[in-house]
Amino acid sequence: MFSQELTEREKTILRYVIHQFILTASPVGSRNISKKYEIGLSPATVRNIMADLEDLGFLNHPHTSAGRVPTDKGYRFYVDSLMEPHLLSPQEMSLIDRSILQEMIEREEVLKLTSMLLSNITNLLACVTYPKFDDALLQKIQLVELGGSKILIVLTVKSGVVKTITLEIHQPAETKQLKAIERTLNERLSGLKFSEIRESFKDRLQGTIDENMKPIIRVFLNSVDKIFSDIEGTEKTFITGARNIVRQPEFEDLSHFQSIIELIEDKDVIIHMMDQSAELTTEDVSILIGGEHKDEKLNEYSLVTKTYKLGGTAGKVGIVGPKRMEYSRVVASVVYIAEVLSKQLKNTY
Amino acid sequence: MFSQELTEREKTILRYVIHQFILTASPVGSRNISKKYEIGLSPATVRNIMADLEDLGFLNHPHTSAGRVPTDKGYRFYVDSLMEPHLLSPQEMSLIDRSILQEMIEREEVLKLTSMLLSNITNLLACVTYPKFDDALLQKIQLVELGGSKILIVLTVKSGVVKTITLEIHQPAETKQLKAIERTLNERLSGLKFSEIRESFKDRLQGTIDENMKPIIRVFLNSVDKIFSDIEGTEKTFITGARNIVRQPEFEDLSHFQSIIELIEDKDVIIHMMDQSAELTTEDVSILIGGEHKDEKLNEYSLVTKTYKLGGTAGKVGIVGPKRMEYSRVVASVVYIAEVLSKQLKNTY
DNA sequence: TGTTAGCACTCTTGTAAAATTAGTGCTAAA
DNA sequence: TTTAGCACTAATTTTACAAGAGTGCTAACA
Repeated sequence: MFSQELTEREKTILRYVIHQFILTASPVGSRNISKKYEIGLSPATVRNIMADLEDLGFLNHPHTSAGRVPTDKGYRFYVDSLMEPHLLSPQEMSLIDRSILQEMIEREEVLKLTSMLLSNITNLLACVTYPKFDDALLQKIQLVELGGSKILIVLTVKSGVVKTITLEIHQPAETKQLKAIERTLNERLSGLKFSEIRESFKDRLQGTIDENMKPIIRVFLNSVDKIFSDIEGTEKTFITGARNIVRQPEFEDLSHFQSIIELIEDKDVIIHMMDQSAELTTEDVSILIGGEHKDEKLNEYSLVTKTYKLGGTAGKVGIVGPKRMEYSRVVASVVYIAEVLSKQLKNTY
Repeated sequence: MFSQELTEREKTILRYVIHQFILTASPVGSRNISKKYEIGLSPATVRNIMADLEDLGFLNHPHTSAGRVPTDKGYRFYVDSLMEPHLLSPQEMSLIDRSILQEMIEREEVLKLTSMLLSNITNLLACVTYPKFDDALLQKIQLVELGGSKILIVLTVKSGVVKTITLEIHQPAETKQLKAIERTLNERLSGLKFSEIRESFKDRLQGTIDENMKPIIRVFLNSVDKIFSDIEGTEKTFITGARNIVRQPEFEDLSHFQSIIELIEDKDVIIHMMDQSAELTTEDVSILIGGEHKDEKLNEYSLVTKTYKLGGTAGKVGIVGPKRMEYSRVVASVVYIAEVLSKQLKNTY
C-alpha cells in the first residue's frame, strides 16, 4: 500500500488534519495546524506537506484558497494505520453493562435498548439487526390447528429463536393428516439451513408421500418462500438516533435530509448495507467509508459495524454517520456493545 | 358557536383566505383576494373584513404589513362549516381499488401498501395502525410445547388474527399438565376482551386448580401483561411518506425537522395521538388541528384519521401534515381508503 | 351606513457592491 | 530543507439601497 510512501511527518500532518476536520467539519488550513498542535513547523512547511498529501490523494481542496478536507482514501488510511485505539471510560462501560446486562427483558427489548444506547453514546444513527434466519439451522417444525382452514407453523431454530407463520390451507385438515405431515417435514428438513430449505424444499418432499397429503403439501410448496424467508428480520431491526444526526453541521444543506429520511423510512437500505459489510469482515469490526459502499445515496456517510452472536447465528450492530466521525471512539463503542450484547444473549437463552 | 356571528360575506372571505394560504403557504393580503377571486369588493373593503375576522380570532397577523394567516380556530371553522366536500377523481379511486383490493397478499402487506398509497396520494405523512387487541374478543388459547422449558402461547381472536408469544417456564412441563391448563384457560377466558383478561386474570384463575399446575400458572400470572398486552400493534404500524413532508415550504426552518424525525422514529407518538383522536369521533372522520392535540411537538401539524374495521376490532388510517393542508382532498382520500381497506379485509378473512 | 380611494408607514425581500477573512502558491532567503 | 513574505483567490459577511406587498386610517362617496 501507500503507507510506505509516507514519511513520519506526513503521517503526523495527515492525522492532525483529519483530527481537526472531525472536530470542526470545516476545511482545515495550514496555519491552523501549525498553531494548534505543537509541532515545530511553520505554516509554510505544513502547506508543502499538505500539497504533497493532496497529490497522493489523501486530501482534497474544495477550491483554491480553502483549507484541506480528507478524501475517502485519507479516511481509509487514517482508520487503517493512523488512528489510535480509543478506550471507553469506565463510566461509559458501566453504563453499557448496566443497560444491557439486566435480566428479564425480552430479546427484542434488548436489541432496541442496545440501539438506543449506541445512538446516545455516539450521537449518530445506530442500527441493530435481528439475526438472520438464513444461516440458522432448523431444529423442528410444529403444526398447530387454528380451526377453520388455518394452521400455524412453528419453526424452532437451534439458537432457541422461534418463528411462527399462519397459513391458510383451503380445506379443513384432519389432525391425523397434519401429524403425518409434521413428521415428514421434520424427518426431511430438520438440521438444515433455512436457505437450503428454500432452495431444495420441492426436491426433498418428492416421493413416498401419502396421496391425501398432497393438497396440503401443495400449499406448503406455494408458501415456502414466505415460510422460510427472512423478512422477519426487517421488522425486528431497530434504527434509532436520527435526531442526533440531523444536528450535524453537514445538514445545513437541506438536500442531505432526503437520504437520511429514506434511511429510517425503509430500514431495508441499511439492513442491506450491513449485510454487504459482512462480506468483508466476519469477525472483526468493519468500516465502510463514503463511496466504499455501493449505495450512492450514502456516499457522504460511513458505516461501522460488528457482528454479535446469538446461538449459532449472528446479527449486527452498527452505526451510520457522516464520514467525519470520531472513528476511534465509535469503533470502541460498537465493539464493546457488540460484546456485551453477545454475552447477555448467551446468558439469557 | 361563532358561526352565527359571521355574515355570508365574511365567510366567503375567510374561505378564500384559507384557500389561498393552503396553496401558497405565505400570508395572503387583501389586494390578492380582491383580484384573484371574482368578488365585487375592493381591497379596502376586504381589508376591513379581514380586520374583523382577526378580531374574532379566525385570522392572524405575523406582523404589521404582512398578509393574514389562518389561526387554529380559523381552520376549525373552515373544516366544520366552510369546506366543500371533495370528490376523488375516478382515476384516483381506481388506483386505490387496484392497489388495495388485490387478492393474496398478507394482511400486514396490505396495511403497509395502504400507508404508502395514502402518502403518495396526499403527499403527506401517512399512518396505518394495526387493530388494537384490547377490544378484541379472545376465541381460544393453545399451548404448544417447544421443548426444553419453553412453551408457545397461541392466541386466536374472533376476527381471525393470531398472536403468538413464547414463554419460559422454569421447569419442563408434562404434556398432560399443559393440556389441562389449556382447557382451564379456555374455559375461563374465551370470549373475553384482552383488556378484561389483563385486569381480572388472577381472580378468574382462582380456586379449583390442580395443585401441580400451580408453578406454571404462576409463570402465566407474572407474564399476563406481556401476553395480553397490545405492544404488537406498535411493531405492525406503518408510517410512510416522510420524504414528502420535508418538501413542504414550512420546512425552510430547520427546527421543525426535529419533531418530524421524532415522529417517525418512535411510532408511539403518532399511535398515541391517533388513539386520542378516537375518543372524539368513533365513526366518522376525525380532524385535529394544531394545538387541538395535546402533544406540543405537533402544534404545527394537523391530523386526519378514520377507523377501519377488521373483524370485531378497528384500526386506524390517517395522515399527518402541516396545518395548511388541503383538508377536503385529504379527508376524501382518508375516508375512501379506509372504506376500501375495510372491504378488502372483510373479503379476505 | 356601508364602501371605496388615497396616502403614509412598516416590514420583508432582493441585489449589488464593498469589506473581511482564511487560505493557497510561489519565490527567495536562511 | 525550512521558513518568511507577498500576491492572489474564493468564500463569507456586511452594508446599503430599492422595490414590493400589505396595513391602517381618514375622508369622500353612494
